[in-house]
Amino acid sequence: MGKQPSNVPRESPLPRAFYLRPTVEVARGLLGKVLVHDAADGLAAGRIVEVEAYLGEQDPASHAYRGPRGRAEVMFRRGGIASVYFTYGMHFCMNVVCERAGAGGAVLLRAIEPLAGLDLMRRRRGREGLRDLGSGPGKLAQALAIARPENGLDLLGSRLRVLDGPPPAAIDVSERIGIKTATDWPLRFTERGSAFVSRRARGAGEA
DNA sequence: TGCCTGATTGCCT
DNA sequence: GGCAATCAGGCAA
Repeated sequence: MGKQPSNVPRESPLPRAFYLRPTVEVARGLLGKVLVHDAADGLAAGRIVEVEAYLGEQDPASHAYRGPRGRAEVMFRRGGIASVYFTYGMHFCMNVVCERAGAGGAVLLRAIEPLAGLDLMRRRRGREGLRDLGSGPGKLAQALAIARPENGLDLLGSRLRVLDGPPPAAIDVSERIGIKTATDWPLRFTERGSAFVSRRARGAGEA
């Protein structure tokens, strides 16, 4: 395990009950929280500034739409674990599984503000700029070394955890990015004014 | 079995 | 703004 940087609070992770709520509530609640991964090559952490909610079997944009099969199986487990999938042949993305077992709700982590382990993240990313470390779902997964082995990991564990943190002063709501169905569902949440979000809302909805 | 597309990123013009 | 990289899953044949 990596050494503990002094600026990561040694708090206990958010309780299970935080995740056993409606997915949209968990999504909004995750903004400002701190994701920590204590990996073999060191510890890194970032403050969550952008998320998207995916609503399970009734959401055509969700991998869970076709039921608990294949890569979506983990999304149907009890909330409070990570669901990691591989896409575009080269990127990993991380979901936070929500609600009770069988619900299939999940929150895609889309951007973090780097907090700890900055040099480690730079090495993993091959990029220097702070903004390039976590401003996108594939980027943050790479910066935090989240990949296949982390699929299904408990977020209340020692390797991977989510700590409390100051919520944003204001939250913007917009349409989800990179999908082709249910594109008008307002399920993307970003910290207003953050320089670390992946991109601006497409024209619409600063609400 | 084979083809196509994707909850993306980075490099190119 | 366009497009390639690269592979797992979905669906047609």
